[in-house]
Amino acid sequence: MARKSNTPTMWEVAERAGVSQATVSLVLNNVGGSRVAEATKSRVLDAVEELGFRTNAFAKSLRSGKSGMIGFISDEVASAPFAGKLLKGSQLCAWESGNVILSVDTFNEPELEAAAIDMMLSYRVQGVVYASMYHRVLDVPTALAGIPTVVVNAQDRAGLVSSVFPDEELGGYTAARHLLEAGHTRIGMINIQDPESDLPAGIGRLAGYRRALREAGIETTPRLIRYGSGIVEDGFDLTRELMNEDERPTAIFCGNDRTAWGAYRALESLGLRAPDDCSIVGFDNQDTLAPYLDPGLTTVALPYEQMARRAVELLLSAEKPTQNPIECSLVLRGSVASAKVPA
Amino acid sequence: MARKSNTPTMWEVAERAGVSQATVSLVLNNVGGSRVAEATKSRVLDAVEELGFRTNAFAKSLRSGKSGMIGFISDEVASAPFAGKLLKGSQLCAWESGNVILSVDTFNEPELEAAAIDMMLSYRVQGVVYASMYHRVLDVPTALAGIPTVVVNAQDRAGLVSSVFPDEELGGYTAARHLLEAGHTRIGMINIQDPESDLPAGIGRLAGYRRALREAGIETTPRLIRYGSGIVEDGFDLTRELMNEDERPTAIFCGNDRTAWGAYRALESLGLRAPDDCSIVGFDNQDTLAPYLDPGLTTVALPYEQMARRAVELLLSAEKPTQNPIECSLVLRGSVASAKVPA
DNA sequence: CTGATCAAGTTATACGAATAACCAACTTAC
DNA sequence: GTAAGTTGGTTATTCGTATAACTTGATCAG
Repeated sequence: MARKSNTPTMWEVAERAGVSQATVSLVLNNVGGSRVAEATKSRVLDAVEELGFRTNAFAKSLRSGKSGMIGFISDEVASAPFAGKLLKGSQLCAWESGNVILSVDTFNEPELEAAAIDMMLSYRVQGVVYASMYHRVLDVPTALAGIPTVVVNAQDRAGLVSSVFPDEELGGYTAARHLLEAGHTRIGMINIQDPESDLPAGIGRLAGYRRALREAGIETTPRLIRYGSGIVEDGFDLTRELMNEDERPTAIFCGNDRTAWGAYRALESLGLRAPDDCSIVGFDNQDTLAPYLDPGLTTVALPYEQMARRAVELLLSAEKPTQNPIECSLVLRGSVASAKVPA
Repeated sequence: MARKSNTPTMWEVAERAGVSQATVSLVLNNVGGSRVAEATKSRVLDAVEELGFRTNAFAKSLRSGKSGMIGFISDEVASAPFAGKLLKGSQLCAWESGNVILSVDTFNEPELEAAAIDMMLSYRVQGVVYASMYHRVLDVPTALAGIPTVVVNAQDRAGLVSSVFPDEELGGYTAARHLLEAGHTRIGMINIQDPESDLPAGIGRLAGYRRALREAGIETTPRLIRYGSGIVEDGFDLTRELMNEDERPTAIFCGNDRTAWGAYRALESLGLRAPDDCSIVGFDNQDTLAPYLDPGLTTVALPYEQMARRAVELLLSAEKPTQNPIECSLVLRGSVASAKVPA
């Protein structure tokens, strides 16, 4: 009945312990408390130990109908700068609930995505975390219709599934508040996209900036708001523009860290320096950049890990679709100083 | 015999097509060519389509003994700066051979690692890619003994399993050659670790630099070789030191990109600029940094993706353990200029 | 006309674990 | 003394697929 193999089965364990396969299963899954005598129990456990038995997840899943796997589909996330943070959060949360992550990066190729979904359906994943590389509004592939799905770092256009994404507006508000609290009143902003663009990041961050100023009783001057595209060069050019205005801002809120890097360079090129001549706040907390700028960049962190954890939680809780903006927190470094009190 | 469920089985497909379950299996796996009549075949395929049948990977794996999964264990790789590049390469290569990646990041926690290995053994992975965050010599966990393993971005101390890692020496050689070919003869190097440190990266890069100079008939002056720890500040300080020597180098090979960034800043602080006053070559091709420096940094790229592909290939080919240094290629940007011919 | 070959399937079983249902031997209660 | 319970297990079956072994009716060579 039992046979020798490189990976022993419960039958082999049972044979060695002198019990039935069912008993081995009962012991290993600790079913019904003391249905098995202590002596037998330890004989079984000894046999398990000696043979190096390891349960076969496939047989277990087949029988139980639970795969214990969660799918993670991303478009290029795995190779994006902030990279595995989403994956990391998902994995940790999945792990805590005894699940395992089956991840596929689709590199934005539709065929790869289709194949990935196919594969995940075959593996009967409990649910799928659908992660986007950047915050956007997207359509969940129809192939995922039959299976619990949560969108992370993006929003589902149709609202059929839950979405978890950064609260950009609050992040922008937080950044601006920080500058206001330092006493600044002439606060510029360099946004990361055209006013016509519909990406949530730029729209939200700008809106938050506006609300903070409005609440502080400061009117937002169009002259102090510039539009770049989130790259270093634009940060450089637009900061120089701002600093050449009649009334220079004493602080600039940059829509992302790369723009802020450009701002640092622009200040330098003008013989100025953050934070003494102009305070700077960034956005993204890019960990290969923000800490290494001189001075370190005060910026707003995107909550990748929390978003991912939340996504997995939502997946496992199987609740109704909800929208979940996640708070972005401020990371203090050295690029903000108190405004000089005008003499 | 067949019953309705959300995920139909082969029995249900068989019932609908009016054939036996075995026939469905034969059709779907295309066994033995024309064992099944075309008409029957298409009836089956129609039924598959109509019911939305998807094979159960668990049953399949249980029956066949092949899991179709490859384990990917990493220590913090998923959240490292170069991030998912290793994962990406592994995934692509695994995918091509019909396999799927089961990845776990252990965050350097031994218990997590043990649990991860346990899980992978349960899922009967075909093999494990054991990835390191940085190039080092490591010991493969003994728990992996029974299962094909390949170490990537590191070297197995015992040499019991294959290792795939960057050819640091050749990379250093390539960097130095590039400067030599531009006519430089006074070439400084800022290494990224102490002379006593035994990390392969610093040792190899320095050795390559030395070989290139030796081959060019230039003696390496200790004065031109400095030792930092791979951080921006050290790049800054040591570059200033080098540039304050009696005979300044006309080019500096920095052991990594962050050091090179520091070098840029140092030059700037001295009123100098790359590449006119001093050429710079980095190492790592850090994609959030090298392209954005001004001028863009000429550097040596670490072949993450190729290493990962190679690792998976080795895993699947089940060959004897081998050591596999992978070539690091030069990425040209704007930080190297021809040496000025002395008047 | 008959035995052999072949096309096109079907039947039965195994993979490894979980679990419902059953059972034997002892206690215990009255 | 016997019905009822308890203890400590066992047996049989199931999950969904792959495949070896068998069947059946037709075709064909000699």
